[in-house]
Amino acid sequence: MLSKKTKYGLKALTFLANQKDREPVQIAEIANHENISQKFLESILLTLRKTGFLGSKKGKGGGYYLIKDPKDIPMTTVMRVLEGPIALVPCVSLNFYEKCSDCPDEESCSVHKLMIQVRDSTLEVFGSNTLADLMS
Amino acid sequence: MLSKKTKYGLKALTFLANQKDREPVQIAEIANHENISQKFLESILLTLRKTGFLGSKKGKGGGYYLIKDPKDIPMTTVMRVLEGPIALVPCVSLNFYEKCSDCPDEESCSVHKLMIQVRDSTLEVFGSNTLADLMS
DNA sequence: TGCTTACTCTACTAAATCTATAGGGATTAG
DNA sequence: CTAATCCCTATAGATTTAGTAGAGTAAGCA
Repeated sequence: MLSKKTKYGLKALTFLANQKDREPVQIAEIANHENISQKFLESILLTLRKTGFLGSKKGKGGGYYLIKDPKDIPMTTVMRVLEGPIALVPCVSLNFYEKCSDCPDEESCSVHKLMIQVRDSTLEVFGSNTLADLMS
Repeated sequence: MLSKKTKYGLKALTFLANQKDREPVQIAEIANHENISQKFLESILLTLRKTGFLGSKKGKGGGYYLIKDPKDIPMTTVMRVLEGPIALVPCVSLNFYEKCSDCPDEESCSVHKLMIQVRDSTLEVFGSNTLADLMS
């Protein structure tokens, strides 16, 4: 299940990408428009800024704005930042690999085999979409 | 992230499918072989029996056994029983549809569009795999 | 300078979910 | 009758998620 954090993050990114100019948009405006708790969105935007997707401006007339071209923001990166691993189990994760505590042998694990397929197909979807593809 | 419940359930199903005959196998044996808490596994096997994948025999010499041919057990069904919806958001779920509380219009929702793609690709993987494909 | 606006950051809390554990009941083989 | 084994319900601990609170910092403007 997709977390609210990810869902809200995606909506906020799309909203910012849909702005005509790259002028700062206030948190409150995004929160209002997308029906998101302002304080919650605040923390999400903060991580998106720290990751390098967004820039921010403080004080009057401040807000958040997109730094990059939407075409240069792949969904794989966004999802990993917001949601974490794309794989459903750590033992098939490319970026967050971890050995299973149960499971003596990965190669012979039935779950492993299946989850690799799921990972690859999901990766293909996220790999072929950028923020630009989510815009209206 | 895949829940332990699903992971254990898949392992147990595979283990039972790999048995030469269809004689009952005790919970303890499965739990031992797959490094699963016995009591936890018990509740998982119970739901798998209630769903119609497994049969059980009580008393001495009892246990669980596979009812159907592994080829006739599609992963879509197993996953829905163990893990729940395959879709990442309820608003794109085929079997567990629910409208988002935020989000006035699904058609124009950026997350919606992306999640439909993920759902379809995942569905294709689960749809093309049966329990037989997980066997050793 | 002083005031207002708006982002920054840390800490905390409430609720939900997941992962088990406990323990008695029911059934079957021998 | 007895031991083995599944059946079922309740509950508890740990973790994660979603949201809240509030003080701090920086920027614009008169």
